[in-house]
Amino acid sequence: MGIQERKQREREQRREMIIVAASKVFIEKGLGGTTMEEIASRAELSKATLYLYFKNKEELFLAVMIIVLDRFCDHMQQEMGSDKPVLQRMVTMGSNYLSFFYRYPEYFEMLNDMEPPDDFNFAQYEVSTDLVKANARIWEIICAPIIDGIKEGIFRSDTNPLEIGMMLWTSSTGIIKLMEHVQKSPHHQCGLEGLEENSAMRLLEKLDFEGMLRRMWNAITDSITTNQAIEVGKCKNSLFAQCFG
Amino acid sequence: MGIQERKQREREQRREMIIVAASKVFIEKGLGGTTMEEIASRAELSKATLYLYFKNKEELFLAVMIIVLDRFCDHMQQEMGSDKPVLQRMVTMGSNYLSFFYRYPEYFEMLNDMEPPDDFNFAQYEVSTDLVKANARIWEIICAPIIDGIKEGIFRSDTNPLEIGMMLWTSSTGIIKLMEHVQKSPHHQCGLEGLEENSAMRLLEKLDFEGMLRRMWNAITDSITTNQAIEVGKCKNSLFAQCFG
Amino acid sequence: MGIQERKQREREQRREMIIVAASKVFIEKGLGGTTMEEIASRAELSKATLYLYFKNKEELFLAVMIIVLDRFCDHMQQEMGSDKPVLQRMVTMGSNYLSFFYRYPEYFEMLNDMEPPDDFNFAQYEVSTDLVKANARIWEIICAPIIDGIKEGIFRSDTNPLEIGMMLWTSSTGIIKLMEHVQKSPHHQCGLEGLEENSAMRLLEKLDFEGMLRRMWNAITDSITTNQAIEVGKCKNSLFAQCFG
Amino acid sequence: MGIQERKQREREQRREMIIVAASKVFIEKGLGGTTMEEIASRAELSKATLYLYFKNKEELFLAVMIIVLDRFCDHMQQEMGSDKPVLQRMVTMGSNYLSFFYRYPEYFEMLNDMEPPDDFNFAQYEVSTDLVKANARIWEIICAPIIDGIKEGIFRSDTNPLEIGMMLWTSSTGIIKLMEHVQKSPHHQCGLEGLEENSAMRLLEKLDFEGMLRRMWNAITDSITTNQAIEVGKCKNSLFAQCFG
DNA sequence: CATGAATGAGAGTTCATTCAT
DNA sequence: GATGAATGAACTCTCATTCAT
Repeated sequence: MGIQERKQREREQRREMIIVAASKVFIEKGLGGTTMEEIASRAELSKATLYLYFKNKEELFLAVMIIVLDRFCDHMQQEMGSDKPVLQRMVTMGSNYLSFFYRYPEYFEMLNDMEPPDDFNFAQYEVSTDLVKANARIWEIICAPIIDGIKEGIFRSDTNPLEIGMMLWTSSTGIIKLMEHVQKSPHHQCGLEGLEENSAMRLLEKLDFEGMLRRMWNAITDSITTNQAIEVGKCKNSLFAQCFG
Repeated sequence: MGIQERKQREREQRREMIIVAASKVFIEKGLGGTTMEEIASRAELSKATLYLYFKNKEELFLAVMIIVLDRFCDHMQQEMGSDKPVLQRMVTMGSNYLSFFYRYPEYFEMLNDMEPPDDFNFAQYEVSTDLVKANARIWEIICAPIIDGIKEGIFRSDTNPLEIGMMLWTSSTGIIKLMEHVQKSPHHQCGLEGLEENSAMRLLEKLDFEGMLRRMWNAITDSITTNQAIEVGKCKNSLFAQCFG
Repeated sequence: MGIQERKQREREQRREMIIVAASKVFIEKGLGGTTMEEIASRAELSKATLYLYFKNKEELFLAVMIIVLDRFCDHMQQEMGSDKPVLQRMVTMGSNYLSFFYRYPEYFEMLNDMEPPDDFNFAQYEVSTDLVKANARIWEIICAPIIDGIKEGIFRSDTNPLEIGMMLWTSSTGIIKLMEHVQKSPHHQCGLEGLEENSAMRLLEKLDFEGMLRRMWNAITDSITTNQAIEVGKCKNSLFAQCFG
Repeated sequence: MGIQERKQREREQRREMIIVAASKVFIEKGLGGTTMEEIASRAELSKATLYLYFKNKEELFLAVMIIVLDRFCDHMQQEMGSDKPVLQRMVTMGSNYLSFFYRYPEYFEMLNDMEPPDDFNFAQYEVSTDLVKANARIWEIICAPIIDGIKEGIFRSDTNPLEIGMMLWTSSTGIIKLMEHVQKSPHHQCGLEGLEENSAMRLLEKLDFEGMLRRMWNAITDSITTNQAIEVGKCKNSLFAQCFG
């Protein structure tokens, strides 16, 4: 311990500060639209300083991706110990997903929207391996309770856990994104009053997104729940009813 | 008829050619990462020519968005006449969605990924109204068969058609996108052999995405189908079984 | 007579129309700031048409200069016949100068402000000779009455007519330009109310520019009038008193 | 004192260097014809560097205007203390004007020729207020000795000092500009030998411009000198006789 | 360690000019 | 003769990156 360690710690803190600042800008402007200048000013540092921590813009971008994935995994693992009942873990997972969105909206968007351009050359960055690992970790976390559910006979034995995991993930993401999309849709900016009161766009704004999420998870979970589990009252349309939020 | 008309037609064709070229680049690189130079070269025109058809890059971007939305709507309306049975229309809709992806992959990606940056100023472009209209049209198309299904007693009367429409849309989109994502995931580029054979990432690649789509639509449709409709054999897990593709 | 002639005449008319349009733009924007596009639109023609009448922008610029000079000379020669008394011709000359400004303000500005850039290559344009000739003609017109005045003993024999001509010209021009300058001075645009009521800028606006012109010409003419001419009442501070305008 | 101050000073020096380089190009090519590239190369800097000091081309243009006006005023105030006799100050003023031209020919031209295009939007630049102030200062300097002369009874009490100031200014400027104009007149470039030996253009080149200036100032000053002042030998045609240069 | 200053490379955009119709 | 369309070249301005301090 001592000076060395403190310095190291400070260095890492500053690194993270930069990442936080960068993630905001990347989300707002996209990778191509983001300037180092803006990241620097958001981090209250000089542009040159960024280069002391990251070799270039792309590496900074990767670092952001990695930290976002790690944060996400950490968050998703809360209260997900395998000692808890499977169905409760399913509910917790849904709840964690939603709370991650509310707590780290930038990271959430980053996670789902921010794909590097097709010609992004991952190979040249060492940190790419971290990225791959973090990516893999997501699926392990999501699939765990489903796999356990199958073992316990709660979910049908022909269930592909990854498929269900993906369904949960993609549909949840889709709904949350659409919710955001509606909020910043162009018709808010165009001052168009031409839309009829009952047009789809108007109705969209009134949807109960959290309710949708619950019903979605219900529908998916139901579709793999064994009859036996239903009989013993473990599931069927009631599972997620009042759980999230 | 004559010269005037031909010229006008040619002009519109050229305009569309530019839009097609632009859409590809926008997808690959994002709005910020796309250069007029690249669009021009892809369209086999000079950069200056682009400006004869579009005031600037943003307006071109908007034009692409609009045409994508229109194409999508046109495609989705195929075989969707209200004279057809509701459940068949549901299947057709799912099938149309998938075939749109296969036929216009760039447009598909555009449709789902391409959001302008938060500070994009729609208000200054006249065409923004077209954009809003095209956006609204999507939802009308998607909701139509659901609304009819409710009227006919096939779907529960407490169903919110828009909500179901969104569920179908978002989950389908999510699955297709994930499918693509897996294909261009960094671990393909990094030459990382560190991943175990049974890791989630590896398994992901083996998923039957089209099957997932069907099951997803099934799950959602089931969740709103009335018991009565089930009894008369109209639905329940068999609807989408062999339909898509 | 005949088609040939009519066509020729029409061609020349169109040429002049272009020149008129061009002169306005050149004055407003300067040579460098003027675009062929703007000239074309002001002349209600297509850009390409301009090139049917002028080889390029520079040649059009020269053509404008030449026509301006010719117009100016024609205007200055009105009522300047050598049969009229010398002093009356002096007065007429001043009057003509002022009326030229009022009648053709664009040409006036062109005449005095519009110098081509230092690297303008006159040599390559045939019409340059016309320009030189028109330039020379100006001085002949201006000097004529002064020379006659010397011959008649009204002006001192040691007078350099060209020098006096230049004095008249430059001082007149200077005053008129300053008058214009005051009218479009930046303080009109800045909305600065910080200027005191009696500041020079404010007072400038109240000057009697035409009176100044008369007094200026008086001062110059007086300075070369012979005592003899004064005695016989031909001049001295009264000459231009009520003449211009 | 120390690093901070030195840096600040260096920064200002560099700023002025740019302004000097810019003024030369602006004069040669006009605002529209000037490119940032050329200014940069003249200042031996990169284009991008210019933008570290000036927001854009227009702001640089304004900065040049302001510094030119300031330099001019400073130069004109030399030896112009109100403790000196009025007539001597008049002579000094003429002399200062001429020496300013000889010493800063670019600035001189800038001062008299360089008007921004009619649509130049001053209002959007903060520095515009400096411009207006510098403009006003000119007139105060020029009018001061005339006003004092009136008070002292040397100049007629009905004299408008601003009018006389303007006459002096515009006529001087006009003569100097014409002198320059003659030097770069097109006939020098065209290799035209068609001009007769005694043509006005040829004679123009032989004029004694400094003598003209003196005689001009004499004429103007005489026209406002009181008889009383003449009697006591204070003026009349001798004032500027051997003074300038 | 941090940064102000500098810049090459390149972005979006404009424009004088040409050419097929 | 007139023009719409096209474009190479050039312009203004930006940005990722470097380097001396």
